[in-house]
Amino acid sequence: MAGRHRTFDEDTVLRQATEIFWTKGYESTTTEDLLAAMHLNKGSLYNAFGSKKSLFQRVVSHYSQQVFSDLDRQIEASDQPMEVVRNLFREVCDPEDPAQHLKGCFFGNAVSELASIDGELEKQAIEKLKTLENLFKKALDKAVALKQLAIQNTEIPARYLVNLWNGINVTRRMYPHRKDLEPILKMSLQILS
Amino acid sequence: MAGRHRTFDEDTVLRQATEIFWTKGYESTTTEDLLAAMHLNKGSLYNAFGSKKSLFQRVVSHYSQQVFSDLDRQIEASDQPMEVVRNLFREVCDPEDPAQHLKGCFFGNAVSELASIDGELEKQAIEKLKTLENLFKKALDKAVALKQLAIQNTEIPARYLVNLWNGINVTRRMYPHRKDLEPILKMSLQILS
DNA sequence: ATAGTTTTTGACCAAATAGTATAAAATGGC
DNA sequence: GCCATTTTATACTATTTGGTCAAAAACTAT
Repeated sequence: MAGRHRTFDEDTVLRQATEIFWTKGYESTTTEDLLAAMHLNKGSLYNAFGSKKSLFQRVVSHYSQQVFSDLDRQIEASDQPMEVVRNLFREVCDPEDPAQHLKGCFFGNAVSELASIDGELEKQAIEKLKTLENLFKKALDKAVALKQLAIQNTEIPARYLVNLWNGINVTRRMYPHRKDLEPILKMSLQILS
Repeated sequence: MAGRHRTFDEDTVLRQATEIFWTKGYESTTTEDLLAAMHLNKGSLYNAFGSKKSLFQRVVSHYSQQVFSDLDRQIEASDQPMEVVRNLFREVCDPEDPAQHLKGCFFGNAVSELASIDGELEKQAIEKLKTLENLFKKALDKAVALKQLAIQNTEIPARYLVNLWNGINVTRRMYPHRKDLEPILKMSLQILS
């Protein structure tokens, strides 16, 4: 293909866009915010991504791919799959960067914000939470197969875990400290041990 | 006091404002939305409530007073206080108006949306979720006193219940059907029976 | 009655919004 | 070197935003 090449790295600018959509939400993020975070000019942004909405869709898709394929790999690699799940929740309760508490879950935020604003975007966020649920189910199934867990049905427990995920990502804003979150988590995971 | 009287009922217009702030969120609700919902002119709105932000604060305060004083009364009146709590959650899973599923929890929504937008409003919403937690604790304490529940500590279980509340109010947007939500709820409340 | 006070009405305003347009410079395949 | 494309930078646009204001209307106290 002829013509000048892109000078920015798509992966990088998408991560930068993710960061600001995540912290400020969809509607409250302005194009100026995005331009500043991504170090692009308006022309480049609109040429490359079309609109704020389609950029957001790219961001959702890009971020989910990152985070879920990693989690999937971890579950497949581990011989203690539920430990992977527990570690995920532990990271939520005690993140490396405490500012994460204010951000909550990107998908959960999107679902809450967009429900009555943009049904299409909401649907896509819901889909991602269901992907997470499926990964929980995968871990549960593997634990059952390995006889590390004695439950008959894994569908409800998987939903129980997404629900826990949804909850803790709101509750962490009420109580952004490990000492407050861990007892809740411990009590919640007890039922699966 | 001299001067023209208000022609609108404050309670009524606050309820109307609640409805639209709840469904659309704080930022996405425009003054025009509010004027239409409250059947007021701009001047009246700003004369009576000062600003969009202070109206929102009034709405938060007004709605919380309504809903929490009612719940408090129920807990005090009941000789099976945990049944009051369970009914609250049952209503969430199977509301009279199914459109409620899309709305989630007013305070939880506010916390999620406003965390990085307006710290003051976020704090007020967090405070209300903590009020709910205190009511859960009150019910738990009463159940313990009545020997209907055999637990030592009620603080963690109360937080477990707010966390369940926060979770189910997001999860209900993923699964806006009783048959999906009830098994999650049953599994979650099992630990307290 | 009338003076004083408050509410209502609807026009008005400045700032911000997402997105477009333009034109020149940069870059690369052919 | 020609052509296609992206980048940069700036200007522009149409709409929407939260909020103000002046004047009319409604009411109370004296």
